[in-house]
Amino acid sequence: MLKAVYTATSLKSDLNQRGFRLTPQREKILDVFQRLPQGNHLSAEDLHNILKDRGERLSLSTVYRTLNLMARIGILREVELAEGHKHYEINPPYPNHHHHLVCVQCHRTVEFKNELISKLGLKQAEASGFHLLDCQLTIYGVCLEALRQGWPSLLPSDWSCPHSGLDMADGTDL
Amino acid sequence: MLKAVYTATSLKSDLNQRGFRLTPQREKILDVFQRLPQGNHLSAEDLHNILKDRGERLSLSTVYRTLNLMARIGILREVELAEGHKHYEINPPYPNHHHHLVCVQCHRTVEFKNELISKLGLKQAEASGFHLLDCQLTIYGVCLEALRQGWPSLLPSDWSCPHSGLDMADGTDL
DNA sequence: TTAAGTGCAAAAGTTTTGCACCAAG
DNA sequence: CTTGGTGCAAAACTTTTGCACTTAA
Repeated sequence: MLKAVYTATSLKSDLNQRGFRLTPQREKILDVFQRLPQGNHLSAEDLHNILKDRGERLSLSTVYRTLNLMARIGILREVELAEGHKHYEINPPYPNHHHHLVCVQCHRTVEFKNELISKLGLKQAEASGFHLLDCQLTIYGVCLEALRQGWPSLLPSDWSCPHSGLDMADGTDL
Repeated sequence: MLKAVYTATSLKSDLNQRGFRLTPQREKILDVFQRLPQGNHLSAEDLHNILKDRGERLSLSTVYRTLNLMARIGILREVELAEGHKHYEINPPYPNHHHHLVCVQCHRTVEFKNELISKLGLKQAEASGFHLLDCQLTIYGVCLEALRQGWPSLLPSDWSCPHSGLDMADGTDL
C-alpha cells in the first residue's frame, strides 16, 4: 500500500518492490512534494526551478521521467486544470483524495474534499476490475467576478480576477 | 442555457448572445460532434481529419480556435485522459454529464454516469459562487490484465491489453 | 556485475500567434 | 462598415528520446 508520508526507507521499498531503484534524484523530488503546502501542485518546470533554487541540479529529463514514474505507480497524481501543462501533487491514500473547482477564465482553483465521491470512485473501479490509483472530480466553471465583467465576450483571454491572489481553497466539505 | 441538440439557429443565438459569430466553419465542427456516437471524443487532429475526409477544408488553427471557444462557453467539454493531448466531446446539459475510468497502462476507457456526482458538483460550484460549465469525475487505475502481466515494472510502457479493442463503456450506473 | 537511471542535446509533438484578407451582423 | 474570424506559416511550448556514462542493488 502507498504511504501517506514517505521516508527514504519507505520510498525505497515501494520502488524496489516494483523493480525500480531509489536514487538521490527521486528522493529529492519526492521531498519537494512532501514539503509543499497542502493544495499546491507543481508543473515539471516549477519543480525543476525549486530544485535549482535549493542548489540541486537535476536535469529536466529526469524530472519528467520521475513525475511519470511516480504518477504511474500512484505516489503522485496528475492534475489537469487546463493551464496548458500538467501539474502534480502527492496522491493521498484512499479515501483522502481531494477535488478541484477551477475557473476557466482566471484559473482560480478551489479545493474540496468529499469522501462520498472517493467511495463512488472506488466502487466504480472495483466494478470494472481496476486497481484504483486516483480519483478526482474536476469542476469547470466561471467565477462571479468574471461573470460580472461580462464573460465571455468582453474579457481578454488573459484577464484574471482581482481575487485570484487569495486562495479560496479551504477544504470545506459539502 | 446551453442546448442538448443544436440547430444552426440555436448555435447562432448562443454565439451571438455572447458576442461571437456563427460561421460555416463553426457549424461544421459542431455538426461533427453531434453526429459522433455517444462516448467518443476527438482530438483537434482527429476532428481536422474527419472534416478533411468529408471534403471540407478548415485550417487546423481554426479547429483549435473553435475548440477553445466552444469549451470556454460550455458547448464542448475538454477531456483529459493522459494520452498526451486533449480530447473534446459535446458537453451534455446538467445533470447528464458522464464520467471516465481509465487504465493508466493501456488507456482503455470506461464511461459511466452518476447523477449524484453531477449534483455534488453543482452544489460545490454554487457554494463557491461559480457558474457551472462542466463536472467530471476521472478515475485512474490499472486494469486486471495489466496487473496480471506484472504491472508496473514488467511491462513496457506501450503495452496494451488484448481487450482494449472492445469498449467496456456501457453507461452502467452504480 | 548488470540492469536501471541520469544528463545532455536533439527531436517530436501539440497548441498558439502575427498578419493580411474575408465576411457576419 | 466594423469587428470578429480564417488561413497560412512561423513560433512557442511542453514532453519525449537516443546515446554515452554512472550507479544502485
